[in-house]
Amino acid sequence: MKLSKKSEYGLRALLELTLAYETSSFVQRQDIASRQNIPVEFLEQVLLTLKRAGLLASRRGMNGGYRLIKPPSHVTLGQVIRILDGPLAPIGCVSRTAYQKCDDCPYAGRPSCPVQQAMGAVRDAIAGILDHYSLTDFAAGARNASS
Amino acid sequence: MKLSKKSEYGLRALLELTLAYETSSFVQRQDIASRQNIPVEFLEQVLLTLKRAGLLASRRGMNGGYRLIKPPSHVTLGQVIRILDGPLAPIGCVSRTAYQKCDDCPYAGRPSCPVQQAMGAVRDAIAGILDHYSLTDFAAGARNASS
DNA sequence: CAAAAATTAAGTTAGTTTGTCAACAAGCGT
DNA sequence: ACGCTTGTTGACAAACTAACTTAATTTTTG
Repeated sequence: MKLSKKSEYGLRALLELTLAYETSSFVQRQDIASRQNIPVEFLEQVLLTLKRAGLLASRRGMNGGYRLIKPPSHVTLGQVIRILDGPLAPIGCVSRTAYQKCDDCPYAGRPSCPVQQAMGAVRDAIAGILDHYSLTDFAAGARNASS
Repeated sequence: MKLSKKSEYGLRALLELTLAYETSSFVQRQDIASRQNIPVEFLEQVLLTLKRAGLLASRRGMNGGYRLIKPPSHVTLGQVIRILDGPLAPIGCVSRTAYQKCDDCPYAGRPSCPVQQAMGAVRDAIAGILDHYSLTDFAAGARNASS
């Protein structure tokens, strides 16, 4: 039930990129890294996967960097975490985005599986929050903080 | 955001022990293991930690085994998972049972930290479900299934 | 061209998960 | 008392994952 550093860094990086979204300018890795206290090289991998997933654009050369290319109100924390950490569900057999049959459970597949019932509720709760939590909402707290 | 095998096996084992609770008889490791399809030696470790945590009693020798010593309605899935997997919170800085200050986050400690706000909501949702989900509730599904 | 910056691939380190093994301790039936 | 059954302990190990590092490459721009 833990969020990886990858996801945490990803969210914190997207925070910076969300704040810079209106200016539609590019932010460089080391700027994000130093502002958010993240190892640059590791951050790079994170930004790259977010780019491949279609959330970011990048430009090389001087004045290059990364930029958010989707409106922050349309990107949810759920999407981001799924990209970086995989499914939100605590167990494969209750995942909606990456369902996988349990191999060893004696109740496998049956709708009355106790594990599925309990963990299904947890999955729905987690997804219910994170899939309705946009980057705009996420950045809202940060703006207040700096004022 | 994943449940470990340890916790999954633990819950499935407790399912068996809950079903046997009224008879107040001891159930042996290999019975639990074969019924639930769990490697015996690994299950042992799980049962042992649950015993040390005060949920189970054991008896050696013939007709020995493990037995649940708390009423199933008083044991929650949240307790069990915390014993086997640690805190439910996705990140240390929002845990109630094992709080830990973030070391690198620029908003560390401030109540307006965006990560804390989002993950705090997730933690509350998870704990809200699992801390009110008793072994009795858990076993309810299994009983219907066999009928 | 030369400097700046992203891109890619690969490797490293450390820790966790999942599982195995062997030796030992305690209880039970005869 | 003896032997069988069962729990107890601790060490170990393979496989995997997380978190980072290094270094070489490619692209863009001034």
